[in-house]
Amino acid sequence: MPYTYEFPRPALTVDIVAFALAREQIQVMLVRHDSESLGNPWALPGGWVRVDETLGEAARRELRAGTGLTDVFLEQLYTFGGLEPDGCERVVSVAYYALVNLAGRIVQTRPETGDTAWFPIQEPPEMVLYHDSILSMAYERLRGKVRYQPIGFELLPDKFSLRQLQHVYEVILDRKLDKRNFRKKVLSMEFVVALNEIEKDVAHRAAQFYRFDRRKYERLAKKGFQFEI
Amino acid sequence: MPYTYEFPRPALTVDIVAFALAREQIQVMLVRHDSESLGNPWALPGGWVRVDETLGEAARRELRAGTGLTDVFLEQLYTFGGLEPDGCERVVSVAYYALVNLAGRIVQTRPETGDTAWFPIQEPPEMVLYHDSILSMAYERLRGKVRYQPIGFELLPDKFSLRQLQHVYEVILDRKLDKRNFRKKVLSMEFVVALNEIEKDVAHRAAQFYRFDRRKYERLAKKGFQFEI
DNA sequence: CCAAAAGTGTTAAAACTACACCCATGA
DNA sequence: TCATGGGTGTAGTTTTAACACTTTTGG
Repeated sequence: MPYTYEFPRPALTVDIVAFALAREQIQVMLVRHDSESLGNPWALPGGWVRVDETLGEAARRELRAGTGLTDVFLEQLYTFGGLEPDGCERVVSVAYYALVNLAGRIVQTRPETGDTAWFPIQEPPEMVLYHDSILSMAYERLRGKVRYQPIGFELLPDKFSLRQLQHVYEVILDRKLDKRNFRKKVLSMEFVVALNEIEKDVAHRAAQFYRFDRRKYERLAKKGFQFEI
Repeated sequence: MPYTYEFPRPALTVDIVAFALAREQIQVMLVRHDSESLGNPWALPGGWVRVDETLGEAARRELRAGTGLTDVFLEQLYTFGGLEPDGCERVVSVAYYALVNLAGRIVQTRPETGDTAWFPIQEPPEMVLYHDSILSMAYERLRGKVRYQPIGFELLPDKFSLRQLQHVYEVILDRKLDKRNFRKKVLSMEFVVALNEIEKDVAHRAAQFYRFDRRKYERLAKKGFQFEI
């Protein structure tokens, strides 16, 4: 027991809410909690913060352990420092949320914990204490932020059709949008650029592909442009 | 040295960015940093999180120690967990920002630290490491949030005139607003209710006082109403 | 030739912006 | 009576919302 301090210190963890789009719904990644506690419920992926890594690094490390994914959108959500019930050790958890583009990628399970799975956000399984409220807050943040920050793109592949993009918004905001008005708005944003490429092997007219040009977006944002859907 | 752990743990602190409105500007509260380090610069009020209090409780305690104020708007801002330069102990800081209504209240200095003062946000003094970036982030959050959440009221007394409210927005957003359009918008919000009371002892026509009815606001918000200035 | 999604404009309603004068009060 | 800020309405412009049909492609 080599680490001693003058005052007690809470343990510090990160927890990650990873969102992705699949089967027409927003999905969240959960892992089986391997504690011996009741019923072996599900939990957000997460773990201890090491003393030689930043909080963001810890979150990325845990996310990679859970999904094998790197290079995903990751943003700090909130820090939960509630007191634990008597007898438990105090844990402070810095929660992050991630937006993952699953399209075409295989989701890696993590053997050392047993199990990893994606659940539709509407019907999450029973989760360990507090994790349901972290999940709610993360989803609320996503719903709020998607309207005025260009984060919807993060859930799609680099090349996407306008229909796919509209679908992202319809699923997150939980309402239908008007196709023509949506296209008008998106196409007026010069950082959504058409590629010389169209869909293939579809049983209907092939859609144009677009890509999100972050550079252009940031240049505009700096000039005061305010993204909005 | 009674507290020993298997793995090293960072120290946990809270830092508070307290904003108030005074002398036609947004002010931020700073304390003299009593370390023996260079030049004795200013710092955000803050301190260690005790093991028997939540993060929010710690923030309120530190704020009360600095200003004597209770019952202020307090919201978590961000958790800073960057690595310290070699040789320093790792510190993780959970930052909060507070909106304080100073009107008519005396700001208590805190004797045990020597000095407390309010600085205009435009010209902050030299501050200890990192605190300037916490301050920037807090101000950015305030500027962003004030437009779509009814937090501007927190900087005013319970009774306020529409002119005072407009002034809050003009100062935070740093641009003039049109008086008639502003009134039209605010008066269309039924949670801003006129009181049976007007200004006194002013050398011009006395203004009507209003108050922010949080109950009514929350009822509307639940129904999907979106505040916006 | 059928099913399925792509793509495309117009119009009415609502929201926003700009703008100027008279009123009430205390000094 | 003067200086100061309180309070009020309208018209032009911009933005949003609603809405239906033709085109392309593969099966």
